[in-house]
Amino acid sequence: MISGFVRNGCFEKGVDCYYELVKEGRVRPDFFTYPVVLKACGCLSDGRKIHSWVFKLGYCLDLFVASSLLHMYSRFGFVGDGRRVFDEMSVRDLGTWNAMISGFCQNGKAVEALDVFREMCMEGVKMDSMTVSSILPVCAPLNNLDMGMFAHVYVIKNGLEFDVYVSNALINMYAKFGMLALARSIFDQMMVRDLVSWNSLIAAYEQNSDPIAALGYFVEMKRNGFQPDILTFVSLASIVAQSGDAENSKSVHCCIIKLDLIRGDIFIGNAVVDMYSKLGNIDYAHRVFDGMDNKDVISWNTLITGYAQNGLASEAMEVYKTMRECEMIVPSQGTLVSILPAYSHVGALRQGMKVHGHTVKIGLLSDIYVGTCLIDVYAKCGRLNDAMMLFKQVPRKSSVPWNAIISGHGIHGQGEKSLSLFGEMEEEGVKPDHVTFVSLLSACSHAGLIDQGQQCFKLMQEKYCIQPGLKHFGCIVDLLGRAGHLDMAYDFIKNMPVRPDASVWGALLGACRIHGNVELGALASEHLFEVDVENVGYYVLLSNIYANVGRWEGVDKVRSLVNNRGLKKTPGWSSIEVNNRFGVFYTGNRSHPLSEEIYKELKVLMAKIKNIGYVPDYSFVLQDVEEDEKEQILTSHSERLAIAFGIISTPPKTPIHIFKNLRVCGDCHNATKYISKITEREIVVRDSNRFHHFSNGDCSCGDHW
DNA sequence: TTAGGGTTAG
Repeated sequence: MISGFVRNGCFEKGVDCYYELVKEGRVRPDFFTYPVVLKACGCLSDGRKIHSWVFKLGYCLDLFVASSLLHMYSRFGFVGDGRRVFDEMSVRDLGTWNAMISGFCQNGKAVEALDVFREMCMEGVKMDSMTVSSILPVCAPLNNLDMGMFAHVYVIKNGLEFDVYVSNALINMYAKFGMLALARSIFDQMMVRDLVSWNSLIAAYEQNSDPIAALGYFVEMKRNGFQPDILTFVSLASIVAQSGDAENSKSVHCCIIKLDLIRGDIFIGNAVVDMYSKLGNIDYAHRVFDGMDNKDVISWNTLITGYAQNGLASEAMEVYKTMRECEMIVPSQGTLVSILPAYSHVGALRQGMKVHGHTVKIGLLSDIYVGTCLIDVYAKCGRLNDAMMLFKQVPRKSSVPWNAIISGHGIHGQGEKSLSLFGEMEEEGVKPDHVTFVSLLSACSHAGLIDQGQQCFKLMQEKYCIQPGLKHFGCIVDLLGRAGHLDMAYDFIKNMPVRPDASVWGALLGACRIHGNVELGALASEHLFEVDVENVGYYVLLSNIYANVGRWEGVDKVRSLVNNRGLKKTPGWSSIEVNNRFGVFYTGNRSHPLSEEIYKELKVLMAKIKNIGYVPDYSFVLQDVEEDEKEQILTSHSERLAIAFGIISTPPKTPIHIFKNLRVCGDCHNATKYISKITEREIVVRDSNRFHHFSNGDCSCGDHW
């Protein structure tokens, strides 16, 4: 009767029936009863109760009963208890071994799964197709390609390649090791393919950054009569995002909605949120997120990352705050990795330190990604010593934390230290990657280390066989340009093997601004506006170049270009942390509760610094307005609002740390020098380009506008 | 009369 219930899916009735049987004492359950009841029980405590009865009755030795117990424990995630049952068994068949292996695999215990597999081989038990398809998925997480290839050879020798599960598992395994040709050849040799085979092949190319090939296989799959399922769409969403194909993102989303896939499934919802945010359409991403019936921690992480990667750090922090208010959601490693870069971005040191404390508490400091994000927070918040201390604590066998600490010293102008860290990295046998060299080259250019920078560029190609990308080229242009070798920088661009992008021309334009080269600046901007017509920051740079040499007709020309092209300046904002609270100020904004006091303080400050020699430089105002209004505009630049707020909110002589999303304007740079003098405060401003340490009327960056 | 074991994801 019990098995009748279970066979018909009425598990609860099966268990009830069993309890009644025992209670009434009418029939004594035997070893035929227990496998069925164990299959039916819906919770761990029922399972444990049954285990103790079985134990008392001595049925644990029965192969069927013991296997069912083992399965029950794995099903509830208590695979360790399953292992204990397994160890006590006197007789095991192949199915028992397979159940133990897959029990560990499905509970994320790859090492234990492999241990059981090895024991099985030692005992001379021959594996079958089920063993192979269980063991293959753990090879990649364990980074054990040898094991995967051993299984593959076994498959060929024993004719198991005709099993569709085995071939699918092989495709997935090789794809995870980036061995696409092998994955593809296994797919090609399959006699019978199912939807999983197609999904696996598509995902293989998608995960190895070949969205075009992946899309081709999707089309072929449809041609072969297969209908896409949830997993196909998860890959498709990523394919569209990788190709930057905003048009098709909506079609993919529409299909998902039409097939009614999005409501019940968190996975596909998360994939769509990720797709829109990677395409820069964060509003859509948020809307999809809001419309999801169920959300898990990954849904939140995806949205936070989306905001952070689209440069909207404050919004990312807002989402994180809301997430922390949800009792159901426990932050994961991924949450920390998504929120910490937002803190780095705006210089939210206290918030970062809070997360640091939390990281120590939950034992995640040994995670290289979390550790590296924290190093980055400390470095970008001006705490290089703390960053260094942390660097010594995190595992550093991979290039990731090294890149962060090298770049950290670079943005503070400590290029020599970056170079010596790179030397240590080489000594410790850690292989640098392309990011290491971007960090190194930019460190060299900020510190004016021209020869060393050029040597690094050579080393990267000759010793490490890394082909330079646009970022590396941009660094070299910056390196040469900043040092005044403008013609060399221009020649370098002309000889580049790839088409220069905006960052390369932008580096040249920036160098022309520093060295006052109007002709080359105009030329660079012509190229620049061809590849990026919308970035107003570059127009401002060009205007500065003209203004500096008094070529007002040039300033007017740039101003009308901006107006004719209907360009709007990216709103400038600055942030500051005072008394553990984080404040953001937008240029010209008067909505802050202390706005009146801030503007009053600024008026006093401006008067004082004018007395000691400050003269406003209106060339930084692109708007076509009267002089007194220009002064008004300069005075309400976001960095000044933040500085004034810092001055009125902290005791005298307290250092002030500001973050600005754009470059600090030349007039603010000059004014801040004077402010640091009269207030006797150290003022640190990190802008989108570098750190500026102001103290006693001077700035460490040495730039002159 | 009883059971257990496999492949794809954000």
